[in-house]
Amino acid sequence: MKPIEKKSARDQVIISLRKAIFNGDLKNGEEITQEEIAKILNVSRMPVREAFYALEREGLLLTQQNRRVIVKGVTEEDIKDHYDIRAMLEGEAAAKAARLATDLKDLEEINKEIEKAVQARNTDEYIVANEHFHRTIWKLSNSVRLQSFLDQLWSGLPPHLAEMVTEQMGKAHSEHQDILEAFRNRDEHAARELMMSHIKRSKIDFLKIF
Amino acid sequence: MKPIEKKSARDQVIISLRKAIFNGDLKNGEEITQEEIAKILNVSRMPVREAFYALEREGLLLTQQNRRVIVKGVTEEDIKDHYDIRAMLEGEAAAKAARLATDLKDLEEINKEIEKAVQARNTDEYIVANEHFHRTIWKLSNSVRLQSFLDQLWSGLPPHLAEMVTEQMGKAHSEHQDILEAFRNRDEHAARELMMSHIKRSKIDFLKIF
DNA sequence: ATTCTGGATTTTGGATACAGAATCCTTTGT
DNA sequence: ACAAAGGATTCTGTATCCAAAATCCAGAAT
Repeated sequence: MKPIEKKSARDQVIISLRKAIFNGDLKNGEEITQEEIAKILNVSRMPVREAFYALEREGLLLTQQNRRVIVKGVTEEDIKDHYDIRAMLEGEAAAKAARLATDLKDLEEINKEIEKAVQARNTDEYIVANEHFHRTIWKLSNSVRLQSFLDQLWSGLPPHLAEMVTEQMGKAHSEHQDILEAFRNRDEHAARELMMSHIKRSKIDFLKIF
Repeated sequence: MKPIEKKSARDQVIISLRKAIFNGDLKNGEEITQEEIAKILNVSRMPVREAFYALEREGLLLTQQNRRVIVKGVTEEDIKDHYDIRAMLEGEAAAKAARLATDLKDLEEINKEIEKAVQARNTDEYIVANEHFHRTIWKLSNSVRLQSFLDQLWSGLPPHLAEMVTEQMGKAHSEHQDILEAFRNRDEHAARELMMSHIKRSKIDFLKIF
């Protein structure tokens, strides 16, 4: 049995704020205070305070020297930046994973789930399985830093819009197959290159929609 | 006049804990509690709590599923990991900076400071100026994410030991010159490559001492 | 009218308080 | 002797409280 994880108030605040920023409820440059948010979300200032701190690291908020906090909406430049860095880091993670991974059981398993989702044209399931696929590779890389950074990156961008996903599910899935094949061959170099181009391609597709 | 920045208790706790981990006062695997640290540093649990959260992202602490926090000392594998990632990120930062930077005044200035420190064999001054040099490049890259990640990386490793620095000051300085030259020519590609090999070389030197 | 000044107001950082979760430890039953 | 139960203890997460910092605003001085 896997332990049930209950979300802390802080994490819930983080999630709520991210959503609000992504869907435009909180606009770029807008100034927000701890108390204001605390009141809206019906928690005390303390979890909000910590959430602000976390979101600042993700680049979604900015504390000015006056201590006031302003919202940093997602710009096109941001998205390019996000994908450029992610391509490098996930490439590195894939290379490390290909070198270290002796046990690809989990990854093969997830791959099958993706397969199913693609065939069923089930976008929601696909999104979940896809994230799972990537996160598993990070984990296989066995680098805390890579995991931490990629986690921050992944959370810092709006979830892939459904329209984008349906369009590219097939493409992405076949790229995943190639990556998996590189893993089976323990081919570090190929794993890195394939992962990087996989993400660079996503970047282009994402930008088209944005 | 530049505004005076005063450190928050949280930041001081972060710094103290880092030091304690680096010099071995807190050993790998040791379990620490918020209250214990708060008592030692003579602050309340609140800043300690936030410091734990921050240090976890840097990879120096680990919160277990039980909520207990344990110390993750720096291993050789960690150092390799650190430098590998840093090489990529600083390479990217250098490339972006070379593309965007119109004004190299600050960087040239800092370069002269380094020059002075090298000639005077002044290790302390060198260390400060060197960090300044790198940070300035990150800033010129104009990417919040790169800055944030590199900041986390830079803080997560013990400061370069004095012995290491004296030995390699000259080498590093001449590498800096080459990087600066690439900037003057706005040569993205060269900037990235030179920065990457600069850091890969540091990695080797650091590992020799560790 | 514009700038300056000093107090009222807001907001933050940090301390303290309290309830619930996790762990420890003693007791009880077999 | 050993395992299970359950109460005491420890520790964390969140709420509340307080003092210091920042901002705002009205009136005085130029």
